[in-house]
Amino acid sequence: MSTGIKQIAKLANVSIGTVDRVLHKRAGVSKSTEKRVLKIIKETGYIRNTTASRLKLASIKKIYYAILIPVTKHKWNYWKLPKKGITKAVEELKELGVTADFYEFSDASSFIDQSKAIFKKAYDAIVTVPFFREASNDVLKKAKAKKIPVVFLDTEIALNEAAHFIRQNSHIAGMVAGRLLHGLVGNTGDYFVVNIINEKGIHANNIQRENGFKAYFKTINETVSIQTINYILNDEFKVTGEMENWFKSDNTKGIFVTNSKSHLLPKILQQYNVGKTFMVGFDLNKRNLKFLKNDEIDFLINQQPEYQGYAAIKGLFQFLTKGDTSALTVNIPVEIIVKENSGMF
Amino acid sequence: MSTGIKQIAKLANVSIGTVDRVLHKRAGVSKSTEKRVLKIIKETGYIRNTTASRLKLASIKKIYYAILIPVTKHKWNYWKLPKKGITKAVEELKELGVTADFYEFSDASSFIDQSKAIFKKAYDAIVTVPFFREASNDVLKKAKAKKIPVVFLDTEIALNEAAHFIRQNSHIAGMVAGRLLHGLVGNTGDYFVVNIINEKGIHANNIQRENGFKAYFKTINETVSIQTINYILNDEFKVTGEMENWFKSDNTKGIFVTNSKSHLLPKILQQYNVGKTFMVGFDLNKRNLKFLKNDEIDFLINQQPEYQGYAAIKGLFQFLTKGDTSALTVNIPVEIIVKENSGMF
DNA sequence: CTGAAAGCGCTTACAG
DNA sequence: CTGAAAGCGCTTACAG
Repeated sequence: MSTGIKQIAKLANVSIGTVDRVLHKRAGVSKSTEKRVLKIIKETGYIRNTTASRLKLASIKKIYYAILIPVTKHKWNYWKLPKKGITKAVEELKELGVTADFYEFSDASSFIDQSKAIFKKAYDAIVTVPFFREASNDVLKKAKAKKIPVVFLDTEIALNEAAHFIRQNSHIAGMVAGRLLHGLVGNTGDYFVVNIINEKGIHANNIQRENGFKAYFKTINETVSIQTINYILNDEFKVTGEMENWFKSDNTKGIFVTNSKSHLLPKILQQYNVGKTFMVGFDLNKRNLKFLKNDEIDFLINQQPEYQGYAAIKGLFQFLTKGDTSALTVNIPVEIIVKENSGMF
Repeated sequence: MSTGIKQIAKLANVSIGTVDRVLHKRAGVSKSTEKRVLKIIKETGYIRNTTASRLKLASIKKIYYAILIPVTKHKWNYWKLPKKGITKAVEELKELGVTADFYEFSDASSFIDQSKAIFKKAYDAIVTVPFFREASNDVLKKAKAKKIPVVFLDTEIALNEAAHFIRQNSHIAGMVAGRLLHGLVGNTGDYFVVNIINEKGIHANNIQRENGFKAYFKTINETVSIQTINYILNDEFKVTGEMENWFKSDNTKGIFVTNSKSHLLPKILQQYNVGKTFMVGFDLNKRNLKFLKNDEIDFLINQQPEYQGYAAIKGLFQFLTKGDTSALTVNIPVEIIVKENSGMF
C-alpha cells in the first residue's frame, strides 16, 4: 500500500492503468480525469517506485547502446580504461535490460564508416569521442533527427549543436599545471611545453592544456620564457640542435608534457645531461607512475578515464529511464597526483 | 524466462520455493536436492535478479540505520557534509525500505549515552566515528555480539577488534602536505605544524597528519627545522613570545595546519608582518576557499566528507543485501586542491 | 476514454 | 522436506 499507484487510483476513483497513463503522459485520458489524478499525485507527493518499474520494463524494453571509441589493441592503450568503465556500468545494468555493442576506429575514415554502421541499426544511445569535427557534427545531426542521445567522452570541441560532454576542462588542467610547475621552477627558469603528436595529429586537449598553461602565467602577471616542442611520435624522441642549446642552459627547467607520454622524457634528459628539471604530465599509466615514484616526474594530472566511461553509461540510463539530462554532462575534476598519494587513485 | 529462478526450478525438477531456499542457504532442503539445484545454478551461471529481490524485500524487510555523529548546530559545521551524504544515500534507498535515525553527541559522555539508546532499539547497522577509544571499543563489542555491522567515519584508530573504516589515510595526507610545502619552501626554510585543538582535545587525524608530514622529510633524507604549535581554539589566536621570535626570522616559512582551520592564520601572519610564507591546510570550507583564491593559502587537501557519509550507507546496504563486505572499508584519496581546480570538487 | 487482468523475478507464509 | 499460491509496484495488451 503506502504511497503507490494503487492508492492514487483509489483516491482518484480510477484504475491503476489510468494513473499510469497520466504519469507517463500517454494519450487516451480525458482532461478532467487527468486533472483529478494529477492533483492527487501532487497532494500525496507520490514518487514512482523505480525498482518496480524497472523490473517490469527490463523484460519488455531492452536498451541498446552503441559505443564508438579508438582501437585498443596495444596492451597499455589509454582507451582500455574508459572501455573498462563502460563495461562495468553495462554489467551493473544488465539485469535492467541494458546491452552495449562496441565499435572501434583508427582514423577519421574508419570513424565515419563505423558511425554509418551504427545508424543502420536501432540504438537507443551513442557514446563516442569528438576527435573529428566534421564527422562528430554529422553524428550529432543524425542522432538528433532520430532523437537518440549522444555523449562525447574525453575532449570537448565546439560543435554545430549543443552536445553532452564527459571530460576534464583541459584549459583548467593546463592552468593547474602552470601553478604546480611555477611553484617549483619560479620566475627565472625556462619552461617547455612538450606536445607529443601521434598519427591522428595534434589533439584538441593538448592545445587547450598548452593555452591554459600559458594563461596561468598571465593570471599571476609573470612573464616567463616558454618554448613549445611539437614532437611527432616515433620509436625515439629526436633532439634538434635548437633543443640541445636549450638543454645546455644553467637555468632551472620546467617541462609540461600535454599528454600521457611524459615517461619518454626522463631518458632524454639524462642522455643530454640536462640539469635541474621539474616535470608535470598527464595520466596514471604504468610508465608515468614509475617515474613519479622515481622523482623524475613531479606531478601527474589524472582525468579518471575509467570513470568517464562509467559515468556515460549511467548518465544515459538515467536519461533514458527518467528523462533526467543532468548526468549527461560531467566535469571531471583536475586530480593532482604526487608520489605519496599515487597509490590511492 | 531467460535465466531466472523459474528456469532453474524446471531444470532441477523442483519448485521455485526450493530453489530460493537453496540460494539463501535456508534450512529444510534435503542434501540430494540441494546438490542437484546447486549444480544447475553453477552450470547455467545463474545470478539473482537484485531488482526483483529488492522489490519484494522492501515491503517485508525494512532496514534501519542508526547514525551517531557530532552535533551540527553551527552553520558551517564540518559534520553537515557527511550528514548530507548520508541523507542523500538514504533518500536513494528509501524505496528499497531503508530508514535512518540520527543521533548526535557533543562529548564522550553524550556519545556513550546515545550509543546506549541505540542498542536499546533493533537497528540493522550503525554508522559512527571513533573519537573516543574506549567507547568505540564498547560499541564494536556490543554490535559484534548482536551481529550488527558498524562503519566508522573520518578517522582510523586502533581498536580491540577488526573494524570497518571509511576515511582518508592521514599519515599519507601529511606526507603529501610535506611534499607540497617542501616544493615551495625548500630545505632552508622554517616549517611550522599548527594543531588547532578544540573542546574534544587533539584529534587522532591531526597527530597522524603531523607524523606523516615529518616522515616525508625523512623519506627524502632532508633535515629541516620543524616547530609544532598546539593552539587551543578560542575567539582569537594568541601569539606567544616564542612564536613572535619565529615570525621575525627572514627565512621562508612553511605552515602546515593539520585541521580545517587554516583560515585563522592569514590574519595573524599579516598582523605580525610575517614575510614569505606558504601554507597547506585541510578541507574546502568557505573560509579556507576564500584564502585559497586570495593566494594566502597555497594548497588544501580534501577528504570528501560528503562522499564518506554516502559511501557508508551504500556500503552497508550492499553488505546487508548481498553479504558483500568490500564496500565497508574505503580509502578516501588525498585530493590536492589549488586555486585553479578548486571549483570542480 | 477506461478498466480488469496478466506478468516482470523473487520471497515467504501456509499447507501438506 | 517440498510445492502451490499470493503479492511486491508497475506496465501493457486487450476488451469494451
